Amino acid sequence: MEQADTEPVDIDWRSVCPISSALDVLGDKWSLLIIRDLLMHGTRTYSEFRESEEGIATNILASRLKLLSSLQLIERTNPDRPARGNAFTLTERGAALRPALEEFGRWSQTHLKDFHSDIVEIV
Amino acid sequence: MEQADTEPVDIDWRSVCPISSALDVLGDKWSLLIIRDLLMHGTRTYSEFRESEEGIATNILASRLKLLSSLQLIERTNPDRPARGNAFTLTERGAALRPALEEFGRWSQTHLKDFHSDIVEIV
DNA sequence: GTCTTGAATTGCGGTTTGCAAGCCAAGGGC
DNA sequence: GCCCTTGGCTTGCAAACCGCAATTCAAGAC
Repeated sequence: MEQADTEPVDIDWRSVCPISSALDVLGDKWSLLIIRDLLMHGTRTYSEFRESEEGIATNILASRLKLLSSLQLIERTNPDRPARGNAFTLTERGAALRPALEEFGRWSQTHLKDFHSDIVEIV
Repeated sequence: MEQADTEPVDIDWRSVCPISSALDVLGDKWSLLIIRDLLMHGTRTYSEFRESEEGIATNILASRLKLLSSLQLIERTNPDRPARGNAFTLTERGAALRPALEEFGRWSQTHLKDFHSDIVEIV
């Protein structure tokens, strides 16, 4: 019997600080965008992620989906069925990132306009 | 006459989304730790950053300080004096990241304990 | 069985990171 | 003045990671 994607997780925590630990896990250019897509759209399949505006490469997408699954931030809607057509959902743990992402978005809108005038209003 | 550190900034914005734009700029493992150190300690010199718990490499530290300066999130306390002994401070723009970092920290404390039990209470 | 199509994996060049070493300039002691 | 220290940075190089294109894999549809 197979444990469906959720292998142990092995991360080198740089320190005991919560902010540093969050960055150990989500400190890259793509992970939080996957979370964003799920927060906005509810569920998304592999190809929907692939098609989203920023253009993530498929190898990175696959590896991030694996990481986020192993951290239990996302999960497959239908864990014991084939991958094809099987979407991902946020877990409660993943959904709990909403306030942090919203703060980021707010900050961006008010403080990044000077450098990137096209920046848009809502998420 | 020299413009003191603040060169134009040239970033490839992946999209018009504020969250994606925030990550274009701060989406790595180190930038936000520099902001964290400044939020906690007020001002910090190059060597104080270098000595902080996570152990940032000096080349990365220098390049991040340059980036954050050019984005006007940080600045030298004494812009037209030599670098030696010259600390950095958060600008208003940089300090505005506080709520986002706090949300991150909160999330980490409640949701990363399972994977990293040593994680600490406050920042 | 063959075709199609969504979900990956592989290969490879280019960029970024991590680490150690070294360089440079401003004071301080003499 | 001159040397020595010390904080701030640059350089070089190996390893890891990213971006892109091509390929494989497997599950339905037919």
